[in-house]
This record gives sequence, C-alpha cells and structure tokens, in this order.
Amino acid sequence: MLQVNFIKENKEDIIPLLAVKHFDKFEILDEVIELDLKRRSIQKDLDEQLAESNKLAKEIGMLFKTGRGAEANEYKQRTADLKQSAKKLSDELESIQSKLNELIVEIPNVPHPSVPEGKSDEDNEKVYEEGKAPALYDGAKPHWDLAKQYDIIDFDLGSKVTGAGFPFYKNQGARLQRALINFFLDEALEAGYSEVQPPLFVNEDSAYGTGQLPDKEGQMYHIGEDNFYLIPTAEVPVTNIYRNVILKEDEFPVKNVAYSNCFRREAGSYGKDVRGLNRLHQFDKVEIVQIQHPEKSYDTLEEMKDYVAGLLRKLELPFRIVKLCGGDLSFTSALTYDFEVYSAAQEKWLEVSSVSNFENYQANRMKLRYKNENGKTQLAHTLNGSALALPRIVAALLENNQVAEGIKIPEVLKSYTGFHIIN
RNA sequence: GGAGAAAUGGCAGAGUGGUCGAAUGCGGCGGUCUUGAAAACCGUUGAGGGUAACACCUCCGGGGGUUCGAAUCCCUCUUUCUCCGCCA
Repeated sequence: MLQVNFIKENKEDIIPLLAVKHFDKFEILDEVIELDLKRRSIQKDLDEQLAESNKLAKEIGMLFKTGRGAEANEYKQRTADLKQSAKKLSDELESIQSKLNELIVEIPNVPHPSVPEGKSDEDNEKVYEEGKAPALYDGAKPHWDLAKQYDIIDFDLGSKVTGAGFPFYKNQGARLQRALINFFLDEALEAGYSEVQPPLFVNEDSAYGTGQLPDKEGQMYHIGEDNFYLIPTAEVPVTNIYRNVILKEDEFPVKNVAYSNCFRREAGSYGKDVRGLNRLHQFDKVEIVQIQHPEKSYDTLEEMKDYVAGLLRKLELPFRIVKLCGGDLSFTSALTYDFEVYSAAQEKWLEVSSVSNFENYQANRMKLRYKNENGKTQLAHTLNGSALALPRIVAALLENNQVAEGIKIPEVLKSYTGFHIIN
C-alpha cells in the first residue's frame, strides 16, 4: 500500500499516473488524507489524557507510600473519569484507523511514468524481440496432442484423480520437468541468487503482505480448518521472509531463488486459453526475488529482465518482451515486463515470465525496511520475476522442437534430461 | 493427540504490582591510547506515533481482562522446549 504522507505530498502528481491504471476513485485520496488528519488529532487528545492519568497514577503511588491514603482515594476518582474518556477516544481512534486501512488498500500502486496507456494486453508495448518462429513440418501438432502421442503428460488422468488443470507428467515428460527445474535453479545460483525451499501454505499475514489479500481472495486455494492459503507463487513465502525486517544498507541486494509448486484457482478462465498446459491449477515455477535500495531498483529490474532473456536464449526459444500497459499492469506493480514465447503450433504468444518492480508498495505493507547511512529507517523496494514458469515453456519446447522423429531437446538441457529426443 | 515448562532489546540474560523502555554481559557504532591494529578505558546503541525541535504517547510473543498503576496477576491464542503416544 501507499504511504499516507506520500499521497499527501504527491497527490497532484500521482492522479494522472493512477489514471493510467484506470483507477478513478480519486475521492479516496482525499478521504485518506482527511482521515489521517483526524487520526492525528484524536491521537493527540488521547496522548494528553494518557499522560495525565500516568501522572496521577504516579502521584497516587507516592501518596500510598507516604501513608496518605485518603488523598489518594480522591485522586482515584479523577482517574476513573479520565479512563472512561480515554477509552472512548481510543475506540474512535481504532475505528478511524481501520477505515483508513480499508481505504488505503484500495489504492493501487502508482505506475512508473514510462508505463504506456492502454486497456488490455493488446496495448502492451513491445520492447524487444528475438529469434524466429521455426518453420514446422507438415504434421506439426499442438502440445496437447504431442503430450498424448509420446505419453509424457496425461491430462485425463489428472482429471480422474483430481480435476481439470492438474495434469500428470509421465516418463520423459516427468524427467523434462525435473531437468528444467534444475536448469533454472542452477542458472540462478550462478547469477548469485541464494536458494530457498519455501512452505507451500502461508498464513493470512503473509497473503496480505504481498498483496494477495484482500484483493485476490478468490484466486487462492484456502484451507479453512487451519486458515492457510496455498501459494499462487513462491513470491509470497519468499518475500514474506522479510516481513517486519530491518535490513542494513550493505545487505542490498537481497537475492533469493525458489522452486515451488504454484496453486491458482483461475476462477473465470475458459475456452482455448485453458487448453493443455496453457493455464493450470497446479504448476511448477522457479521464482527470483530481490530486495533492493530504492535508488537502485530500476537498474535491478533491467538486470532481472536481461537474466530472464538469457534463459530463453539458452533454451533457443523465440521470444519477445513487452512492457505492460496501465490496464494490464497488476494492482501492486509499478512496472512489469512480460516475456512471451512464440508457440508455433498454436500460432500465438504464450506468457512465460513476468518481471516486476513493486517499489515500496509491498514493503510498506510488510514493514520491510532498511537503515540508511544516517540511521533512519526507510522502506526498501521489492522485485520479483518468474525464471521461469514451466508449463508454457514445456508447451513451446514441445511444439517448436517437434520433428518427424520426435521432439528435440535443446542443447543446454541434454545433460539434465539424459536424453536428446522425446520419442 | 496427552502432560508440563517457557516466550523480555541484534544475541545471551536479569527483572513477580509503582522512579522499568527495562540491570548486566556480548555484539555494533564513536572516541582515548597506538606508527597501525589488538587489549584496556570512556561514551553511545530498539521500533512506531507525535513535534520546527523538545515534551508527550504506545510497544517486554499476539489478543483480551483485573488495577489508580502491569514486563510482572488472570483468561485466551500462537510458537518453542521436555516427557508420553503416533509416525514419513
């Protein structure tokens, strides 16, 4: 969430930027500012009353000690009154505070000035493109047919055992998954990320910390009995490692990589978008997370973008990078690059990675701070990116590398899979 | 799952109703000494709100209560440890 002071000081500047994100409830900004003023004045009154009763309590103590009980009892009367009005004020304060909270989480992160205008993914700005879609041979098929032909991914079996969107990976398909996970993790370690293996369930505080709650409640699987949420991405547990943490400035940048299963309800998805591997309820992803000094976070975003591009290059996949427009940008992100891989058989671009800078939006919720050189605590910046999500990479690998004899494995993966062709 | 013990500042650890935001030690930072370093000595060292700056307020795992007054007493939740049970 944004900081109240930031809103107050930059209101005029952020209104046009928020408009790029199609946020139009600008009256919330004023309400937040007003509530904060109110909060402050009530806090002041309350503090004064508390100071008064602290003073009285001390005097009463003294009186009792010196054996002047009668006087003490007179004082007691006065504290009773104070207590009552203090209680009223603190109730009022609490209700204002929670109203303020409710409102401020409705304000999305302010997009970076370079974020293009636009409604949907069609308005995203292409910033880079590399590689050519391969010319496929005549019998080329989409990946769901290939998966069946080579018996490497079984969607029907997944439906039987669990439901749609929970496939089984089998035989060479299962090994390809393992190979990709290991390849991605090894690459990240090489790039200086330290690996963590996070829990797949998180508590409410964590879901709130990275912004899944209260916004996207319905998108997560929820274990009611224990009030846990299944993680939609490793970003949630990994970023929350640093919830309520004050870093030292020389600890920047914090770089973590995590492989995890991801669980998404994907309520509202339909049609060919969800065919095969295009959209799953459970999938595998290697995620990179960085925590960085505010002044360096955009350099880091570029670095992460280049890193992801390098992975796709090694996998020999044609890809492009788009800068998300205001309408496609997520609620919490200030700037996001999406990576799309061309699926030759489906003749469309598949999103395989998303690299974002959240600036201090997540950090403010999580109270993730650092001490600067003057000893002042300030909010850090958080960034993350998929590096990479497996299903669509697998889809593209299968489709783009198919030949009459089978599916060729890219050079860089051969030592991981132990085979050169799926057949 | 059952029984018991515990949770205090970066860490260790004292504090069982009033001058405790909290002794002491370690660590960190600054200084004295030194050619430099170490040792020794001196000082300093939690977070949030608030203020021009002070004052002042809140926070001793979370929440609630008792009391004029709570780190300290009571209730509750969470976590950790010990024992028993079960178990990959």
